[in-house]
Amino acid sequence: MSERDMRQERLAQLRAQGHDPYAVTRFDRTHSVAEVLERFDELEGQRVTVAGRAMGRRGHGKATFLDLRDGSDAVQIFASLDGLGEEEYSRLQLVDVGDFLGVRGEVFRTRRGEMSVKAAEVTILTKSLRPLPEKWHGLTDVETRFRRRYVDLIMNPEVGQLFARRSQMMSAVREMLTGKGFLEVETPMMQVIPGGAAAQPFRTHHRALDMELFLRIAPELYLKRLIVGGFERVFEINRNFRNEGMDRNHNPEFTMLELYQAYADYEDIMGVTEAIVATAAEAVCGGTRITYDGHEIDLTPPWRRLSIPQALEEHAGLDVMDLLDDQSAARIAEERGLRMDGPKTAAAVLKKIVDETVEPKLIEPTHLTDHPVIISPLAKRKTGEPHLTERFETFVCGQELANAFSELNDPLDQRERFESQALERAAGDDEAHPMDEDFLEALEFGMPPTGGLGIGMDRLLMLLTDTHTIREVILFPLMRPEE
RNA sequence: GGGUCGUUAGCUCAGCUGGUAGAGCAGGGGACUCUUAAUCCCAAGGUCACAGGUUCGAAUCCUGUACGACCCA
Repeated sequence: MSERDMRQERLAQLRAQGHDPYAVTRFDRTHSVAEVLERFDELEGQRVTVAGRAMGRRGHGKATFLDLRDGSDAVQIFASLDGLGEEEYSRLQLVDVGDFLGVRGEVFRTRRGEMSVKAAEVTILTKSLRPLPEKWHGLTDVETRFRRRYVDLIMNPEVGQLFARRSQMMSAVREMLTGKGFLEVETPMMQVIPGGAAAQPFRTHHRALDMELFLRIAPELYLKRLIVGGFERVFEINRNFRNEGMDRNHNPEFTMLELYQAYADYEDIMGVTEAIVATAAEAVCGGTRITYDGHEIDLTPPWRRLSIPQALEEHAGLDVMDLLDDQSAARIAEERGLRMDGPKTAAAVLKKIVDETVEPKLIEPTHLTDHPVIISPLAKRKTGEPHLTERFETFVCGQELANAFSELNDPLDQRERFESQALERAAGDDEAHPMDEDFLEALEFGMPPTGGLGIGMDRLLMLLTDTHTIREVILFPLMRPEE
């Protein structure tokens, strides 16, 4: 007979006695467990009513100790034949570890000094039919932890704390941004033309319209339409979906903050970025000094800046001008023996070289600025250097944290950029940005000078919690089905 | 996508060069009214991920598949 069968039998017995644990609809508590422990001196000798999950059980014949845990903390319950009476004490024998209990009783301290509740009444609020993992080692198997996150949360309190910190981070950032006059908005997750980033989309189909739709890879183009519409400061925190490989930095759905501020440029946005990250760090770590992967990092603004041309020269010994046309870039890729999956376009080679030679060096928080136009189809050109853009990406510990630019608002230039992206696509780059006539039309109505920003919130949380797998900071990361 | 490693009881893990499948915890029976990894006694628990192959004999060796982890691209 399996343990589940045993538990079901005890359930049947409870029901037969008129105590169906699944029939309980509500239970009034007088105190949380944490309150009982915190205010113990004051409550000692008084009656309290607490509720929670039985996490441990130590039977001693006519007395039984239980560990009762609620959302705040855990407290020991002392249940004895004397305290409960024969009928109720015998019913206590039908309690399994994992059951939810409501306990009324007197706050006291055991001989060993443990703060406890002496049960006068125990109500089984819910029966658990499945055994919990073992009490010493708990649940450690990574696969099971993600597949059954609820068990992970029961057995590993630090996991719950991590997600509580995630929530605090989100709230703090929202509060800070709304405090600065930003309006939180929601834009389409299902898009006809998936734009705003370089990534492959998920496809879906609308039946009534018999139309192909895409899950968004970014909200960017819709948020800019809102700037056209007259909102001056908007942001959105929501899911993006990218149909690409999964590894410790990539989950197919992830949470992105995007923000747009009219009449601001990328330098203003650097300040906003630093403020957001500092606010998040304050909320999660209580300060701006953090440790990640053994590195002591100071996130206190302002952060270092490094331009791409300068970085290429320092770290790769290359002149950015030699990486702007396809022929020259292909030659350099050849010389360096770069292994490229797709076509060796200038854009692809440039990204690859920056990715491999520059980014890993950026440990201290650094704004990498002035990206070439060929890899920045939505960013405004830099005054006096039209081959570069007013753009920055922020790196900490070699990880990209933010991507921002002065938004391109010239509808004619934007059209040309889309057209050259179409050439990239024709050359085999299926992540090149698609043409979006509707967006171009919006720009033709006039978008004021605007600075925009994207921050991957999962990655930010990873940085702030010294976590090295994105799956650890997403409650239900995508898993292949088991069978 | 490539490489390496893993998958044995509900959980955490042993299992040697191939010879009847092991422990702790959980669960079952018993003792026990202050324990907290409670303790003590007894009994039970398995499609060794899956499918093939080699062999007198496979958890163990080989091949494939599934899922996962790590490294690389």
